Order: sequence, then structure tokens, then C-alpha cells
Amino acid sequence: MLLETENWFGILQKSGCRITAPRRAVVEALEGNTRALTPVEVYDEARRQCPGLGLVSVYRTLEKLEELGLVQRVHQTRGCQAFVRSGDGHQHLLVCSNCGKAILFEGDQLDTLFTSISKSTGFQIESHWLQAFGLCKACRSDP
Amino acid sequence: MLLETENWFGILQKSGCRITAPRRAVVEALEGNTRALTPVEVYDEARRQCPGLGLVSVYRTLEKLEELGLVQRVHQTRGCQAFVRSGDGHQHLLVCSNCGKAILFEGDQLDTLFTSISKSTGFQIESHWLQAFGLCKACRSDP
DNA sequence: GTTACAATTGAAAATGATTATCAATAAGGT
DNA sequence: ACCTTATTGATAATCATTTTCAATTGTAAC
Repeated sequence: MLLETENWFGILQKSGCRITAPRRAVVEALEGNTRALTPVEVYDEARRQCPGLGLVSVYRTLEKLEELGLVQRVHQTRGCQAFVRSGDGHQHLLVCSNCGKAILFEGDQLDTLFTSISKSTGFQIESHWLQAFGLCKACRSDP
Repeated sequence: MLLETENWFGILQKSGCRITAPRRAVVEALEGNTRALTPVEVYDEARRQCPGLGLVSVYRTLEKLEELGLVQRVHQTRGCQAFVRSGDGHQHLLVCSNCGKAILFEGDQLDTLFTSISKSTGFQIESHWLQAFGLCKACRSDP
């Protein structure tokens, strides 16, 4: 389940942020998209709603949203500067390598894997990261 | 099991590359290290052996080694430009968040996970990557 | 060994993405 | 309405990476 956008403003406000037109535009650009967007793509999209918007404000807002866990970074072969909205709790990304559509999935089975790896390596595993790439249903049928 | 460095030169040569002093230095810098190294770190290390080495050649060699699967990229919160030598076959990384030491592990259990996710999402999953972070044994005991 | 050719080199310049600076603006509690 | 302070956009600065190019150097053929 995705968080409601209405909440984002509440969360931002609670964390001491002011709700401004530039922020509103950036938040709504990310909300209306299941694709992973680069900062420039967010910029282009958000400027349709807030024409005076500066790219710098996009970076600043993305930083804050990531900090609050509302968006997450998508790592791809070529760079890791793209963002999608997060889900609740710890989830993993499945990204379409054609259209960029991103969906989230749970990975419960992983805990047992990491427990056994912890034992065999002596590492105290603190966090992990899993992403999968492939073609989504739409891109498979319509090439 | 890690590949022998001696092989790397053979593999490079087979792929049509010439073995030059700069390449030799870069390859050996990566070979002698279990840590994930940034291009600049590789540069600094390799220049001890080949003082005239240019940073550009490091980038070029890294690109080739990655292409051949001899090194792989390490993705971290802050950027994804660090490299370690790969193992045989498809393996996953476990990186020490303190000293940067990287070890590889198998993730056989993942195949069943991805099969079920493929079914439920309609995605045709082509690749994935998994990385874990934590403290290695040495860094846990010696803080 | 010598030669010839193409791959490779390093320096410098160009590009691209991100960050820092700063005076002007505007949100939101009072 | 006012006042404090976060936030803004423009500009400049920084940092990593890529491109360009003439000079160099492996290596295969002789």
C-alpha cells in the first residue's frame, strides 16, 4: 500500500518544513508517477505546475523526502540518481528496464538468508538492498 | 573462489586488448585489495607502480574490466562508483560499512523468490542485484 | 630484429551533475 | 498585520566523468 500524498505534506510539516509552492510541485510530480525519475525529470514535470521552480530546489526537496523515507533511490547500471515513491515498511524494487515503471515487493524470505550468512561470515548485517530488473507485462506484449 | 590474476591478462588479451604498463598497474591494484576502491583510489594505488599513469586510463581500464565481468560495481548510499574484483558465477556482495572490506556470497534461495514474484507481477525478471552492509568480524571486535 | 599498423596513452578541454553561497522572498506562529 | 526564520532561485564553485587528439607503444607479420 502506498502512502497517501495528502500525508506527505503532513509529514513534511511535522518535521519542521514549510509547505511552499515549489515543494508542492515536486511532491506532486513524484506522486503522479510510478516511473523512477531523475532530478531533471522531476524538474521538468514540476515546472509545468510551478514555472519559476529552480533545479536546486528539486535537489533540496528530494534530499528531504529521501531522508523522511517518502521516496527512495533507484540504482541502475548507469548511475543511481533516480527516485520513486516508497511503500510502507521495508520493500524492494522491481524496475522495468524498458519503460522504467517501478513496483515494490516484499522479501520475507531474505531474513533467513541473512541470518545464515551472518553466521558463516562473522559479519553483523545491518542493512541490505535488493533490486530486480526486467520487462513489465505491458512492455512484454507491446515491444 | 576468486579468479587468478594471471588469468586476467589472458582474458584481456583474448578480448583483443594489449597488455600495457598502465593496464598492468590498474589490474594489480584491484587484485591486491578486498576493499571496494573508487577510481581515484585505484589511481593512487596504481601510480605507485606506474607513476606516469593518467586517471583517464583508470576509467578506461575499469570500464573494460567491468565489461569482462572481472570487477563489479559496489552500490552505496552515496554514489555507486566503487569497484571490487568479482568471483566466479553470480554472486552477491557483503560490504563492511566501517573498513570497506567486501566479500561475496551465493544467493541460491533467491531463484524461488524471483519465480514467485514473476508470476504475481507479470514481470519477466532478467537480472537482479543484492548487496548487504554491516560490520565485519574485525571491525566488530576492534572499534 | 625490423617494420607497420592499430590500439593505447596522458594532457587538456569539455561536459554533466551536484553543492555552496547569498541576498531576496514568503510561510506560519503570534 | 507582523516578525522571525526557513526557503527560494540565480550564480558560481566543485567534483566526477567523458571527449578529443597528437604522440607513443604493443604486437603480429615479415
